[in-house]
Amino acid sequence: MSSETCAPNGQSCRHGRSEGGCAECKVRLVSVCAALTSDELAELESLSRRVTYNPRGTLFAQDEEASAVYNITEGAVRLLRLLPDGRRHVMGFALVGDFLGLAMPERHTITAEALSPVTVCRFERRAFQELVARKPHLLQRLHERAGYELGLAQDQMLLLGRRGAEEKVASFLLTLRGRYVRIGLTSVTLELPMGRQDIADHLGLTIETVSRTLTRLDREKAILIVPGGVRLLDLPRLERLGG
Amino acid sequence: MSSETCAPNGQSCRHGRSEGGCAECKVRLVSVCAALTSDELAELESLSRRVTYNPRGTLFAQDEEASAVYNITEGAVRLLRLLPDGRRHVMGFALVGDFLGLAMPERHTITAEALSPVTVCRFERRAFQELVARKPHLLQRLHERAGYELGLAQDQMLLLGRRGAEEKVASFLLTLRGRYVRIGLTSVTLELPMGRQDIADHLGLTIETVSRTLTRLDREKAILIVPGGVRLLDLPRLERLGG
DNA sequence: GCAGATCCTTGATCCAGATCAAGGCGGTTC
DNA sequence: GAACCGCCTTGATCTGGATCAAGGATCTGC
Repeated sequence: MSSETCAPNGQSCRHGRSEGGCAECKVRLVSVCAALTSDELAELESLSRRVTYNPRGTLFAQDEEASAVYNITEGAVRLLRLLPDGRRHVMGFALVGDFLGLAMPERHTITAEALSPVTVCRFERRAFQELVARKPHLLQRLHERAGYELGLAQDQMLLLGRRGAEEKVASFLLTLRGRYVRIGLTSVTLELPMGRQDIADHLGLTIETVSRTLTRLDREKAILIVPGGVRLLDLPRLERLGG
Repeated sequence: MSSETCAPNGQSCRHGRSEGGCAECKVRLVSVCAALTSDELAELESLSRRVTYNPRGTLFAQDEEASAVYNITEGAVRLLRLLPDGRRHVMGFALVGDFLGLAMPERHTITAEALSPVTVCRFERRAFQELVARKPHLLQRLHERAGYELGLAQDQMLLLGRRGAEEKVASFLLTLRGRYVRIGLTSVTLELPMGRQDIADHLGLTIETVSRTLTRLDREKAILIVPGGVRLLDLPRLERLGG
């Protein structure tokens, strides 16, 4: 499943970090690492290891012992939870700059799977925890971030519990757009690295309803469906639906 | 709305703490305070202030500036979020021992309302933050707790997105029972301090569906509806439904 | 004890979204 | 280029829970 490769392009592999390192890391300013001074960054870097995954690769699985935390530097990941009976729910999607393992539990509560070629900064959990224990402001930053995630989870609960299919889809598109903008990706078309089934499982809908809703929004010129994503044509309309 | 009274029983009111203080606090061991040494507890105590609220009183409201954090020592609280159009979603219920304001955001993201007579330990946010900044292991404890809450939020998302009415209600009853057990309240009857509408708004159902589902479970002898709560008669059956 | 309010239950009907059932459309393989 | 596969779309039908509409049960104040 998980394809842990080091130096995939045949580059040298001192800790898998052949490029500029943390200081030049393009997600540095949008990620947890922004809490650190350059000294600390160097220390963090020595703990980290660049790892890549192929599409469909598993970063980690639910109930598995949590041996590491991750910072995504490239690609997109889906985060899901399984019910004993096989139903699945996609808790969310992690993009460039997102940090996985915030809460640092003993065992993972979710499964993380690559949707595209993914590159991460991987930190051994023990070493990372030990660093955090010594750097209260890093912990502070993690905690703030956890609070933010809790707020997002609340938004998502409200969405799941109290809204119709069209509202859900519109809100999903806008939220994703917002996240891309935050990390500086403001392309005309909104990339959808996940499939329709993933969107359905994220919104508590079926794949057919997601497909139909997107088709309708397209027919009504609120969006334009393009290969690999959608173009958002009528933002005000979408905001009216999903806001 | 909020009825902030001090020494409601005519007792003396040094910081509203006329009883034994933190050391004898009955929620001490199940709350965040369990992270503290007795010295620290004393320091915490000097920051705290006992406050009571009448049923329907507001502890704090969504979007309001967050001026304090709270530890519930008596009663039950509903936590809700409003949509601009007036729909509401009950994010959860806080019971004895629960801590409100974990993430310590600038502004509250939810509204907290007393369901019964409520007593809390109230800490000024500034002072509490300053204490946390000096006590990394308290922050550590808060962060662990936030991680736990995040896990609960995920459970709730799964519930909202992927389950039918009967599953939702059964799961709600079992979860609540689990929480009562954890804080040492193992009465035969499960108290339901919240109304049917609150349960509905928590589970993404209507009040009619909640009422009908409870009635059906009662008719089928899985539960017994009693004033102020329910008795869980057939736990295995409920677990099969809600598990 | 009665008027009113609040909360809960029950029944009848409706509808959004699920389910069932075919295709369609681009890749990939050989 | 034919066969296959993994996705996505579209149509027809069904259904669980929403909505609409009455009551009933408690409690509160007077």
